[in-house]
Amino acid sequence: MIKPKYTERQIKLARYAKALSHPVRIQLMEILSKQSCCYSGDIADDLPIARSTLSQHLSELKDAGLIQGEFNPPKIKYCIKRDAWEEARQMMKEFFEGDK
Amino acid sequence: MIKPKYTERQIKLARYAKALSHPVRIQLMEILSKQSCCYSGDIADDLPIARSTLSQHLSELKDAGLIQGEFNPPKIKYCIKRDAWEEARQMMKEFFEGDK
DNA sequence: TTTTTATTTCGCAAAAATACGAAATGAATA
DNA sequence: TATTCATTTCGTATTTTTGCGAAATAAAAA
Repeated sequence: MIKPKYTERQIKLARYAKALSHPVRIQLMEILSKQSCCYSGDIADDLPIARSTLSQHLSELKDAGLIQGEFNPPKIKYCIKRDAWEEARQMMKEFFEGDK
Repeated sequence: MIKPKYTERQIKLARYAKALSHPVRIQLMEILSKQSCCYSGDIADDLPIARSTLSQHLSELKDAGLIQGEFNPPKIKYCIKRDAWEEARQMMKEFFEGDK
């Protein structure tokens, strides 16, 4: 029984998928991909979760590399990271199309 | 503070993403999308996990609607569900391209 | 300097995910 | 009928995720 580990690509793709595996994070990325940047507080008003919970979801997306926060006192402006977003899109596309 | 729930689309997309949020499930879908069907045991030999764990991951994909199992005694043949796979592809594409 | 504002971190709890080996299942074969 | 084979389910343990409110932080405004 051979036990190879996963490829870097598989791990990376699973990582991106995990970042998108919660409805609120889908919604966050939809908001950000439309308008590029957003203030955390403005988003919070439209979401059915506590602000501290929102903060955690934003961290999740940040850890996955999909967004970045820019401190713009007293607010924090969150922006999509276009390079990672494009990479995720491309990897997902190839994954679904099977053209490796 | 308005608290709307998520759209059906957001929930569905997150559900598909969750199904793909583990490297072994990425690998499983890659195998299945290439050859359409596969016997569970054949897959197990190439994976770094116990057979019972593989079974759980297959269930996860089945629950998400991405695959189905066909009992072909004494083996079980797993096949990709092309309609759901296509739906996931399309939803993911629209999500990344922002064209709603 | 105190207060206000925006956000995160902390502390906690509940639920879900991941993993394994042992036992159960269900059908074919000896 | 007993055995074998492929796979799942069970029981269990560990880790991760999700969520909240309270407290901490950090900078601007009063």
